[in-house]
Amino acid sequence: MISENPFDQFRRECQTVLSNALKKTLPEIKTPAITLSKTPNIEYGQLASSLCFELAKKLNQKPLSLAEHLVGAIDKSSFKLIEKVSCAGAGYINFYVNFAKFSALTLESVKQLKFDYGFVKTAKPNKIIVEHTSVNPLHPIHIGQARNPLLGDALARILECRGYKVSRHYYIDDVGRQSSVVAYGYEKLGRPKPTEKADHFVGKIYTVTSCLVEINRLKKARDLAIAVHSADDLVKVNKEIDEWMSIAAELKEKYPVLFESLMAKIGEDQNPEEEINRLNRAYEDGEPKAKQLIREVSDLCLEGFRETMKRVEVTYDSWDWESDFVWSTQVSEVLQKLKTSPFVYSEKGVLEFDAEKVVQVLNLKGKLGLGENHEVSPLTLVRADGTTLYTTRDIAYTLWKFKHAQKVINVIGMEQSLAQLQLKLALYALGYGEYAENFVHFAYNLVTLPGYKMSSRRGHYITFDNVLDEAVQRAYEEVSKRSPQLSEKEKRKIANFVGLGAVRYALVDVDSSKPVIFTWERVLNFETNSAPYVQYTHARACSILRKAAREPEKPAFELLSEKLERELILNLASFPDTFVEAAEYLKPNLIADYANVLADKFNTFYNALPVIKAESQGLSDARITLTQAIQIVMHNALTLIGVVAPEKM
RNA sequence: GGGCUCGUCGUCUAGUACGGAUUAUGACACCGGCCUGCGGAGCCGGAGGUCCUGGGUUCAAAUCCCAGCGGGCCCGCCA
Repeated sequence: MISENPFDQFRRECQTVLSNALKKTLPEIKTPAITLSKTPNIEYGQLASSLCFELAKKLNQKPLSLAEHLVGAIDKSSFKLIEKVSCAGAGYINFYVNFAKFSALTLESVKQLKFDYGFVKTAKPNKIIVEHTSVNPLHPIHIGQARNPLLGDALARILECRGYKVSRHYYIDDVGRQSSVVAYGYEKLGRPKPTEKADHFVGKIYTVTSCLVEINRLKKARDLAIAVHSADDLVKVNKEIDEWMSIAAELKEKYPVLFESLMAKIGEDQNPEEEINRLNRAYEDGEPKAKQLIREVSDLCLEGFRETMKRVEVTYDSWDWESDFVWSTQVSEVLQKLKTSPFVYSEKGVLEFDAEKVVQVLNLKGKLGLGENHEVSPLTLVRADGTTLYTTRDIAYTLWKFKHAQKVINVIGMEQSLAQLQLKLALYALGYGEYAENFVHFAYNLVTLPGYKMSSRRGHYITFDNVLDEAVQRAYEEVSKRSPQLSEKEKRKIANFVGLGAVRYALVDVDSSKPVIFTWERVLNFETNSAPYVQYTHARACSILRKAAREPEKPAFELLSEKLERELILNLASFPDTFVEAAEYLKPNLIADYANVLADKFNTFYNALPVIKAESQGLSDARITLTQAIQIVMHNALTLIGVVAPEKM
């Protein structure tokens, strides 16, 4: 007898029993939906109902006497998992599980389902596209952006285990001015071969080029301000020039050769700004030379990204080029269709989308959860020169995604909430209400450095690669200190999964709606960080099982009567609940927390109670089975967030 | 100016969707203990709190509502 969700089985029994008692004692009352909550303490049983507090008022009775009545009417004879039901406090009804049976059910279920345990399948195994990472191919991925792939990958793993057909997409944003800036610099340098990791190489070219072009532009603006005698503008421009000059000085010091040669080459052009705009235009128009150039530099950068992502075991099923949607008819088709809707108007030669009107006309305020005073700003769809904007192209991309999936989840920072809302409203405007309802913006909060925001344009960032290197290096020092007897190869291997695990954990374990301030301490302190702790605990469980060196023959589950053991059983039995919640509410941090709690409990158990040398063979067998189950569940939880569960470390 | 979002011991953090129990979760740092026991990257104990503030709803509020305060973000012919 096994169950894919033991705790839920117990809960259902309790619900049925209570609902029956209710019908019997109070037939005149319409039976409410019975929700049971976990008790604050194992002394109060495992599940509790506060139903009597609600009923008391309606019936004008005391909650406690109602509870007594109901408890008296409960017939649990045909249910196997309920040990007893009692009333407590001012009117709670507490349900106690029969641990002998429940332990057997739980442990046998884990053992049989093994690496599938906990992964309760959805009733609707739809296809879901998860778009994540999508860092512009201009510079290396920095630590602020790294929260995205780690959250996205954890979500994808969780949804996949939930039974959805998940496809992971990377949207390559190669259209737009910034791509032309880097391509312009790259071309000026004579399309050099990378002398280091490709994305880092491209990133330097981008930052220096962007800085030089910006200064050039600002100087022209200054001349203009002088010419028209605008003192205000002059002050403003001068301030900006000062800022960029200091950035230039920094860059010149960091990359003297690159800086000098780009400065000389860019200096040859009368108007670099115009060259870049021309390139941008040519790329959107699909001119072969522009295509060749921008794709080449973008590909270089992506090559670096692939390397980084391979290292942390984040994978993608599809790399989608934004430019492909521009070159095909898809973007213009969307525009044509939008133009015929009543939500688009033309102003000073640009095409505007009236998002607020969509909300009004289709009465979406409540459905979208918008506040009373929330007015959605309009969105510019097409520039005066006829080129499109980012969100416009994203509409076409989104429609394409819905040709391949029933649900679309975009892992995108919360700073893009407005654009994502406008995009959703555009789907409504186009008549794709169903798409709009299955379009999810998974918004996460920013990662910042203490004191300032990371800026790729200014070259102020800590790269993800750098963080990974540091983490692995630091882990190596720890391993060498703690396990000097290991071979060099083993040390390296352990340092790798500990370091990478710590980084993944650090960026997934905080609620994604909360901001994270990046400190090295947060990632590298292996005392604070739970990933190495959980990994260590997993290895410890494996070690016991190795030492035991036997399969439990006759586990006496009824002997697992210590409070610690019971808490562990309850934790194991509740893993499916936690998993389902994490999947349905898109909360990967729940999994990280769960793993940590389980590890904590196991360590306490480990210190307090002997497993192999337990008083009797039956108890020892039961504790070995418990340890096996803990090891399996810890492994399953870690896998969901992409952290290695090691047998040794 | 408007909108969105976050605010919980010194620091970091769980709980907030779906209000419940005397005692608000855990970690770091701090104080004091535990290695001749299955892995000490561990365990046990102690101290530390206006759950941002003020109202309201309720038998019951960290959780819901209203009004504020503080930080971050957005309101571009950028992405």
